[in-house]
Amino acid sequence: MSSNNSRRRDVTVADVAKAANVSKAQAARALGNYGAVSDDVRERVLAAAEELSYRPNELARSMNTGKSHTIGVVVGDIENPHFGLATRGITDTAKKSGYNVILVNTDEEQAAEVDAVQILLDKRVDGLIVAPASSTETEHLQSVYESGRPLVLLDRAANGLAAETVAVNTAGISYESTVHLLDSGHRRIAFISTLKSDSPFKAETQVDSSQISERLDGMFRAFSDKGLAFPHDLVRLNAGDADSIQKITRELLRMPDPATVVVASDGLIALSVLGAIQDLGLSIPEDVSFLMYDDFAWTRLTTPPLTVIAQPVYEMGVAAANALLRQIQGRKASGTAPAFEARLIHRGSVGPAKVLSNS
Amino acid sequence: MSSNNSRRRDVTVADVAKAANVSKAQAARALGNYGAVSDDVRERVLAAAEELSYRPNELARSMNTGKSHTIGVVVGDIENPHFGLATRGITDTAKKSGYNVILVNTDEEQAAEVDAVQILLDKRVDGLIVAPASSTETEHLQSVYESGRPLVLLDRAANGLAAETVAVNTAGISYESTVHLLDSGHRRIAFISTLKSDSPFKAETQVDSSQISERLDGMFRAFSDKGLAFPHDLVRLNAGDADSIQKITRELLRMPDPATVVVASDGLIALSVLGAIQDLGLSIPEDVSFLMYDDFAWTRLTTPPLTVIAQPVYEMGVAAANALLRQIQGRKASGTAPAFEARLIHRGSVGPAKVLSNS
DNA sequence: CTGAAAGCGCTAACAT
DNA sequence: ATGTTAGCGCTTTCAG
Repeated sequence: MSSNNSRRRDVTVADVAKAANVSKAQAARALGNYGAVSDDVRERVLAAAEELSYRPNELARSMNTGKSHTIGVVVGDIENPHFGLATRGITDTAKKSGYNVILVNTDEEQAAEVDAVQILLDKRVDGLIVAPASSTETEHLQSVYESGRPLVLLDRAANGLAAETVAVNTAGISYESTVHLLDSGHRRIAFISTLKSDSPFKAETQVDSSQISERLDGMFRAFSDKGLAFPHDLVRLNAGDADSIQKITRELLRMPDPATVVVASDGLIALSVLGAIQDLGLSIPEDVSFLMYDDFAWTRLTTPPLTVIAQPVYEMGVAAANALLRQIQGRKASGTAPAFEARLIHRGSVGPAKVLSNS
Repeated sequence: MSSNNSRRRDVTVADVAKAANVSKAQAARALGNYGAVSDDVRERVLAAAEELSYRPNELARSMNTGKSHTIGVVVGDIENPHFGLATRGITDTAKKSGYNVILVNTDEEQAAEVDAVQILLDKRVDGLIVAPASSTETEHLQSVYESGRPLVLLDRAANGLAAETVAVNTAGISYESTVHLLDSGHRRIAFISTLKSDSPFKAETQVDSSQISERLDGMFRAFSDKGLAFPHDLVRLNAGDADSIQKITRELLRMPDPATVVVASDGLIALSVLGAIQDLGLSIPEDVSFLMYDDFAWTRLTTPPLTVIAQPVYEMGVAAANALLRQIQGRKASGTAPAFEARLIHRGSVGPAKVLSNS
């Protein structure tokens, strides 16, 4: 039906201007909706544009204005429902203000993140939302921040970086939930995280993620408040793919003095841990208790339903996007961002410890 | 530490050229890695670029080359793990070839989709992957296709659109699984889908989604092959949010001649249906059987584990991206795309029908 | 191999 | 209100 199926050059403002018998500048003003244009001219231009099915070249537009109306989002893994939800919050919010989102996955690789940030900057995104893979190697973020380009950190903070950060008060909820586990008689509390680390976790290990280190701090504090020793041997990092998680879980549950409860750092890990527990023929919470970060619909469908630490993930995505948009639009930060609170939701997966350990 | 923390203009090829004492053209060639450049010049330019920490402006580059190295992906809902996984397949594949992805959510709204496509085109993406909300209202896609811009359809076909389509052979698996249900004695088979529709489903209803209509066709065929009448009253569309799905589920299970099995169209719906069944105090498969499309890790953790129709979602994302990249690079389609096959995985959620209906 | 100059499609002064 | 003239930062002729 359309008249121009041949591979012709795109129609430009110049074409429209000619068709409408006005100068290029006037056509551009009418089309771009800026400057002063008489009704007469506007009508003719718009009609001509319609007729020629003119479409603006946003790239050209961006080059002049310096605004791309695009934001970059860099996360570890979109497949992880945690990020899926957060991303939804971001895109929903961005769209409302007319912004698009370029999404980049890093697989939690530091190098990939550095690359991603660079590329997005080269593409002249108006701002960046990053869930940093590392809280220590942050020069790339530091330089973004210093360059003045809008930047919001999601989920985890970066050491010494003053960039606006949207995250939950992790240390608090971690403390609270650990106390709950201790009160239930658990002493052998295992914690499994995807966080990459060169060596096995030890007492002195400095963890390279604000999120994880806060969680561990919360646990330390809970133990020490009760005068108990923290079981460093039960903290397991590098829980990458499903296989490694299952292997870790088996180790934890079969060691001489096994874990009586395992805490999964996110939904993806939880799934593998639960699979492993199932394969081992153990039942929850009789044989082993279970606690996980994030609350997804499926956690209510298992038998028993799972006790979880719910985080306002979608809302955090929304907040991150709003913060970024605010920065982009040059409005100042509204004081300190309200910290988001996580909630411990008691369902059935945490029971009394099977055998009470010492003290 | 960095020397230029003041908000200065970006450094351009011109700056680098000056610093390296060569023409702008030569600097550009060295930087852009094209044309002929002597080793000497290249070195000087690269050194100068490094020194000034020059970064190319990809927008400017795109304007000249007509290539943005960005593809647009338009889906109904990223939060839906089905699309989350597919998106992962797409981004992984795109990244390998140096392409970025702009992701747009449509909430399955036709209008939002039309908009999204337009905007992505305006941003001069090199190609588009779309999971069309409707298989009938497809002018916007038709015109993309006719304009010659690379386009790949994901998951669902669009009527009369010759664009390359990556989808599973749905009619086949639907037939197969319906036969299985019928063989288990079920006659009252309910099917719940998010698909938007103006009126309740009836025998004559023309469904506006290739994916869903194929599923229904498969079911029709299975029933008619056995000489049985298809229960049109058990097909429920417009299953939007969790609440409406739960309401629908309750209706289906409490009607005079209730459904003995419910088939959920995707993982998000499944979650709500299962929640409703749980709330009703019914057990699977004794009181009601259950079958769902897509296989996620959590489907193995329920009691009983769920019988599912597994689809190679990630692989389809990969295939869609590859097909698009091929088109972008001007290579011809490699004949007809191999149809992806779904598999019925028997686990515990489909049992014999509680009460055998007529015939 | 190198450089000067002409665009890409648009917006932004600057006149009128 | 309208038109003219410059650019934005890069690639691409086209001559040397």
